[in-house]
Amino acid sequence: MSTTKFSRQRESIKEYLRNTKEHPTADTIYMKIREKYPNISLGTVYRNLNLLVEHGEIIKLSTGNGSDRFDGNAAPHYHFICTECSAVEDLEIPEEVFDQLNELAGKGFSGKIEGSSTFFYGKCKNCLS
Amino acid sequence: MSTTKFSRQRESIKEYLRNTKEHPTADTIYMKIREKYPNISLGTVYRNLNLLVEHGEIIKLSTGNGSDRFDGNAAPHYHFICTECSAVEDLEIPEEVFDQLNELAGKGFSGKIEGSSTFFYGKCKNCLS
DNA sequence: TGGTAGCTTGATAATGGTTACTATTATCGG
DNA sequence: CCGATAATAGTAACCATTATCAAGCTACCA
Repeated sequence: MSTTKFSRQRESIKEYLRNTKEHPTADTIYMKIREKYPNISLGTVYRNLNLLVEHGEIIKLSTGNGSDRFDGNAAPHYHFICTECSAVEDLEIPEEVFDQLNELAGKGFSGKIEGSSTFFYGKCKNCLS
Repeated sequence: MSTTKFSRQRESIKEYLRNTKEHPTADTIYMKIREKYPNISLGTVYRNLNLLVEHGEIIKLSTGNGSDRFDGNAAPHYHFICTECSAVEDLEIPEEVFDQLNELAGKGFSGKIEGSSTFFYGKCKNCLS
């Protein structure tokens, strides 16, 4: 089996994601990390993002429109996507709401529901004006 | 402005989607329609699927894993995705749950929430055994 | 009917996001 | 410091989807 070795590139990606409220795409992350490591490769960014997702250190958001986005906050929480500017924001919703939802969904269903993923859509504060 | 003209290819796609409980990908639809129209082009399938989505006659499901899927049932309802075999199934959840969820999400949020999209994950009946 | 404006098609090229490949470089336990 | 092997940069390949365009259909009206 394979162990995971340290890499400064991966550390840099983790640090950037931990310190931003935005939900950047792989390409945005690539641009950012290049400021510090000018020859980092886009493939390296993707490889490390997937590694971090597998390790449960970050979350991948597949919004369906365009590129995936990444969230350095791995704790379960919910997201809003602006239909006008595509910005992604965190939402404050009590966690038990989703347990209830999952339970509700399981009624009359013959398989086993283990989780769910929700995106909320609308207009963000900026785009409302 | 542009009017929409009849096309037998589009009718065939609509008919197929109306009569299946599966949630096929564009490619699966392409394969199916080819049985009747052997020289239909994949581009034609995509173009018509997008048209039908715009007209609100079908629904596009961007699951995040692989290709988008399409649903001939345009009425709002929820979906379950098997994490093992990727099958997509319909779920029976009362519609007002949507509204409650969206309202809940809007509390303490400075933008305007207009809708949401949820996917439930787990193991389907077949994959449980 | 026949003509015609312009929507639709099939074929294929192009695009965009992501992953795979490979020679070289970095990490780390001994 | 060595050696094994994971990680990297650079680049090609991949896949789903969209764009392009000449030729074919549809709808509508004379």
